[in-house]
Amino acid sequence: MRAELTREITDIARRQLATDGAGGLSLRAVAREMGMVSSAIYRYFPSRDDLLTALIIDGYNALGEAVEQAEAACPRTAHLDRWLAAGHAVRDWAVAHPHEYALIYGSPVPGYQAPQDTVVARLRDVTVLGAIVADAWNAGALHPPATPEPPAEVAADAENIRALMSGVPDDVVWRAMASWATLYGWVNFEVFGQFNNTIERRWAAFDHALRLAAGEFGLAT
Amino acid sequence: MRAELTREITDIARRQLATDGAGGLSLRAVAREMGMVSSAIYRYFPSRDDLLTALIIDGYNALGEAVEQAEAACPRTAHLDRWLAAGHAVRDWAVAHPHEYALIYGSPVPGYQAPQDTVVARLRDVTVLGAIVADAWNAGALHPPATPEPPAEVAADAENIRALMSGVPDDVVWRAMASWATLYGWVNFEVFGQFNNTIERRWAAFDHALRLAAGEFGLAT
DNA sequence: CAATCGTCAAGAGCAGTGCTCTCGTTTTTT
DNA sequence: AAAAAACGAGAGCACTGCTCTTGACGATTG
Repeated sequence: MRAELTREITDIARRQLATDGAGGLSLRAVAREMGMVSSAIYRYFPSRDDLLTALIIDGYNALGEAVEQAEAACPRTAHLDRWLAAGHAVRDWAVAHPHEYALIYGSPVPGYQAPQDTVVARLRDVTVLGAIVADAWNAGALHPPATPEPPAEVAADAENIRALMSGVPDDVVWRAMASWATLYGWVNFEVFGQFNNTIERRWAAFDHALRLAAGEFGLAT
Repeated sequence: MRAELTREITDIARRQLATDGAGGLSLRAVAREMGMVSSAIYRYFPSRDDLLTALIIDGYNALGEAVEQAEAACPRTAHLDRWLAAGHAVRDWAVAHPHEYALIYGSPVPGYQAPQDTVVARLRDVTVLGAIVADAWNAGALHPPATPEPPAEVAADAENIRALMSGVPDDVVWRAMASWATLYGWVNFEVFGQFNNTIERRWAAFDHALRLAAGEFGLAT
């Protein structure tokens, strides 16, 4: 009964998020729509930020699941297809849920601190991307340029990232990071309106950018 | 006298922006700090959104000016140096003014529509980047890979972008766009907290990513 | 069976917000 | 000098997140 109500609250909140954005999320409006009084919401979510946290975690999981499913539909050895499928899944989800995407990959909500619970859900999408890079590397399918070499001082940081793509050498790790930035940078541009009046064939342009990004970490197109 | 007061309002607002973020921008708080009554602010800015617009335009100009100055200090033929200087200028400014950066390159403020006045200021930074690519290409300094070729249907969009880098062929235009996405995607990750507990040597990692991005559009490192 | 305890919704209330309107005063323009 | 425009102050409206108290219901325990 309680679980049912909390789910209903998040559903309504998500709908408000889609129409009014993160700033327009109002506990009183949610309560109004549920026929409850505003203070009753606080029985389920101690504060507005806690409701936001729930929405953010849901967002991470929804995006991660979309990416996982799209990538899982590809043959394991078709590395480029897997990369394209995962990338397009990110973009498709972001375009379909721009406000939720803004919540998790846009500017941080002021005064809001993400609790530790979010950390596992947050990595689902990038875990998929890392696995593709690792599989491709271990299959001998990556042939990145040899230069430039990463500077020595970032070796420790590469070690952290390698958790997502075991067995991949440092230079490829950094190239994969750059491709990751290309992917999400492009999606940010599109979702946040930077392409308005400039790029109209959004899908084709993104697809080409994805292929360029694949080539950047050595995945032949 | 009027210009003086409007400048004071934007200054105080910018300071509040730096501490509380865009959502915490309060007209009443600005008025309080100026010793005025809240309604008096409306003599200078008809609404909160108009104040936001002024801050956004200021942000575009501040970022654009920082990039222009950093790039102008490099010899015209040192294309890689110009690229690195401009890229680091973007990152330095973004790290120094995270909330202002979020205002112009982060999630759009809900319900806020950027008026046409912003369009010239908005392009100052990317104009610099485009000029570097164009200069390098016209000097014969770019040697990008031939594949993959951009699909035919995005040719019209490339035409729009070529306004920023005249004389550059389509495939290089799209490679420059991808590098642009890499640059700003990386800065977004860093400023918006995606690198927390992962990448600590921020400057060195970004510098390497910048060099990878330069190589992506054919600028040898 | 009855008393108690914990959970819940309701309502009032506080401090804050953006914004509007009116009312005198001041400054500028005609 | 007279008319007009600009200005600051104040009150007020509808809204927000959040807290506190009150009363009702239902399950658990004596």
